[in-house]
Amino acid sequence: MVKRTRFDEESCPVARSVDAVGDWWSLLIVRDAFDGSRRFGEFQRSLGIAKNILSARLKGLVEQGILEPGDQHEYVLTAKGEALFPVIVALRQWGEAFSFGPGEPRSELLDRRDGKPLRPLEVHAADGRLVTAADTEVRKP
Amino acid sequence: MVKRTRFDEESCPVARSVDAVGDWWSLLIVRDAFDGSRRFGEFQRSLGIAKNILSARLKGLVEQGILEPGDQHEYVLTAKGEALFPVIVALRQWGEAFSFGPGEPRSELLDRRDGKPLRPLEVHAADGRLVTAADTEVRKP
DNA sequence: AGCCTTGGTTTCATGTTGAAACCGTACGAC
DNA sequence: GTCGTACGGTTTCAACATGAAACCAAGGCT
Repeated sequence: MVKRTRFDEESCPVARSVDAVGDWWSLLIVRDAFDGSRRFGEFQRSLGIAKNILSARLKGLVEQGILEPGDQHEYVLTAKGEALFPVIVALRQWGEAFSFGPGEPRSELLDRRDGKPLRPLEVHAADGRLVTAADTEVRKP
Repeated sequence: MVKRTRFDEESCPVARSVDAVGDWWSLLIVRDAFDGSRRFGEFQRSLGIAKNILSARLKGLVEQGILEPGDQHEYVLTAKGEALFPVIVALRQWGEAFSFGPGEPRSELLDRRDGKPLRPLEVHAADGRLVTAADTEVRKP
């Protein structure tokens, strides 16, 4: 019996996250949820996703505690889901930087207060120093 | 003719990023690359991925300019690939926070300088204010 | 030459995806 | 009440992707 490889027993947190939201649709559903979508039909129209797939993904996201059923047929982000905000922002900024031609129209994530784009994410050490990948190492358990 | 839905024409940068690295394996390959893997066999042993799938994924990542061929049969991160660091960190921190039981062994990403974990990512507005998802809005083109 | 390792490609059974059809419930109009 | 209709799904089925294993080619060693 061949199944999709699962990463939910891996000791690497990145792998577990990928296992949770690492398919084509889940992160886009979460993005839409951040953007205000709550109903089945809203997600479906916004994403152009097949209904059976959307149904399965929503079920999965609810099972994982990323979305929870709301008032009537609604899907609302939980705290765990809200905590994906930096992931979405990181993907968005990377996409902006590398996947658009100059002047190509794109959607933007803006600060409500001043209408400006957000500051690019920075990775800092515990002491506040700015670090790059080369300044870090992974220690396996 | 049914094909996998593509997002590479979408106006949302998140969608384009998902199109580029949003499958089960690509981000884990990039994670391994950050962790020092460069050879086919290294990725394969580290990930437990089938060789044909790894081959296809590496080819795709090279085509997208995330990896580039190195000296002999090596795959090295490009600047575009290195720029995925915040994405990996965001996924890692989310996984750490929500996908491990207390005391469950996990790999850690540490600052080389002081051996401590990194500071949790923060999303800031242009003026430096800390913002949450609720403080932002998406403007479509 | 022969043997091993590395880096793949091919083959094929099985899983997953996507499009469309179908079903059940709630609502308003008639 | 019952007809139509919108919504929120589930079922069906063909096409595509994945995974395991077999196979192939190039280089290094003895």
